[in-house]
Amino acid sequence: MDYKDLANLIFPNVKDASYYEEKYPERKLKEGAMVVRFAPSPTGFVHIGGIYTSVICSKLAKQTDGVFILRIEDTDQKREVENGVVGIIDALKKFNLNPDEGMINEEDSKGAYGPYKQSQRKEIYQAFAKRLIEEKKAYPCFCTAEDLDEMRQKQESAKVRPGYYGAWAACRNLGLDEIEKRIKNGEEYIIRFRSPGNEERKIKHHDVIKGNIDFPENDQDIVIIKSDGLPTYHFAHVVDDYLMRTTHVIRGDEWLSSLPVHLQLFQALGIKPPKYAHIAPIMKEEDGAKRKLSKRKDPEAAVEFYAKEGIPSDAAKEYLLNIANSNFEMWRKQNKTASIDDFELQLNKMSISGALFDMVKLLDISKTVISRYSKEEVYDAAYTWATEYDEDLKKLLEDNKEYSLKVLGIERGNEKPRKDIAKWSDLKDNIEYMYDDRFLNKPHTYEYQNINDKEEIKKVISTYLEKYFDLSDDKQTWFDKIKDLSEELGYAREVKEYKQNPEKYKGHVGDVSTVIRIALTGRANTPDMYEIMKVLGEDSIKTRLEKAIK
RNA sequence: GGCCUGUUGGUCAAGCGGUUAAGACACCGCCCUUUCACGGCGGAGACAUGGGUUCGAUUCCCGUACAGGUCACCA
Repeated sequence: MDYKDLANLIFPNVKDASYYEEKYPERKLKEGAMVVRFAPSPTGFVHIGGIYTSVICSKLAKQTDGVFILRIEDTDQKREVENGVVGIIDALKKFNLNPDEGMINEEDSKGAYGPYKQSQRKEIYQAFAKRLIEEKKAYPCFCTAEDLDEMRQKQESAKVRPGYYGAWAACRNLGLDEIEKRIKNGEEYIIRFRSPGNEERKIKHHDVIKGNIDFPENDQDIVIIKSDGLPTYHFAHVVDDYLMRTTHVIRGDEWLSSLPVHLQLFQALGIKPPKYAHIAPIMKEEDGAKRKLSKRKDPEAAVEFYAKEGIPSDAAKEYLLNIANSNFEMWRKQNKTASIDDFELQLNKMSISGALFDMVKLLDISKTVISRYSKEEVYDAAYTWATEYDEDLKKLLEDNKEYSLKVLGIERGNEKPRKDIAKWSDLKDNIEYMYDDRFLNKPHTYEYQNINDKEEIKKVISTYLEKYFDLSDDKQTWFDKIKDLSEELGYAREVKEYKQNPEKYKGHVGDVSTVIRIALTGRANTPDMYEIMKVLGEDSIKTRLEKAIK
């Protein structure tokens, strides 16, 4: 029996690895094209970090005329969740991230380098494992969980580095005959890589983001094929990214320390490794300590959170891009209405350490993004959101479509559009008072401000209605009339004038218009009152004002 | 604990041997001839620390502290 026989004994029915190498030839892409992939596990929860990675991948592929692949890493069947793949696909879709290749539903995929789901690639991994066994670069290991536990304990008490390596690797030098006997005996085993590494030696590596890093060589005989026949992450990564002809592996930097393992695997298979870009995770601060955004503790870690809050996905994307390349902000300032597709993302400009998630900044970006929307876009987006999350708002928009468009058009579409909506869940509160059936049927306690006296308020409003209110006025005339009203009642026409001689007046035009504003809307802060009046219309204005002084 | 990485205002960050150490968010003040939002102007606020190297270090080297990551038949 030789190693070839052993390989055949272990994997009798798999094809030769060269079959797959031919089946998935090098891609014919133009110089500099990047082949990248997002490779999540379907654990039923899409993390914002995954969207972050995808945004980066998708942009780079687009920028270079490359390929963006969605690969599902489902080799851990214990953690798998029903419809996990669809959940991921839907999340990407929401962010308008469209992979060129990869899974398109739970079972099917598109692209010539598939399957794109690791559980469907079992024989492929085995073919490469077989090659390693033939070349004596991998071997079966019969150690049980108990054996390994025992080994770890011994190592711990002996104060040596834990792990399956060197002399501790019990199955590493088993004789072929013994191996054959134990396999034929039906003993359980897994396949381990025979590491040629030496802990004393250093390897040099250049990461596209992190720069030059030195590591000690890996000397652990890591598991490559588990007892269920599926590969571990390390092995799957190497085989898949080789066969899918990935040029750049973009992944979280928690993988950085296993890089020596991966590099060694590539070398053992005689393959040139791809370039690596390890991105820093998005962090969160709690009790003074920084940590990764956690799916258990932080609602904002879940993609669903943004959907529920009604933060537009393009806003979240801009925020993510802003974390990725801080010059995005500058670019956006100079290209206010450009599509983010026109921004050129640079991997080497990415931050080396993790940024704290900043909700305030996200909402600020979101406000700006929404301010660029047309009223129709606001209507559609808000309506779509409401359909899922706010029945009442949906009804409000639906029952009054034409009117709602007018409301949403207030101070929108001009040079300096309003920026007061950061998320769709804010919207209802912002516009509800504009609807008569809601406003008039709600009991109001008007909280007036500087002018508080009931009689005075009555006088302001009734005088306005009798002598000065005329909706057909243009804005200047309309406002001049409010000034006239102020003057007649003993208030300064100009705020400045009042400030210079406060003793001469009861107040100023601002106080007077505030009274009208509050009577009209029930609130002290609103968009431009002239525009509001235009939208409300004469009848509504009169009803509202009269109601206020009743 | 070993290994790897990082540390510029409250946050995100430019900078890469000589700079008054950019900019954005947040904060404060003023202005924008009615509020708010927007916009404009201004303000406060930073190179973790100790040693080197150098004419000169935020920038380079070493140590310390602190932080993060990683040490599975999980990814």
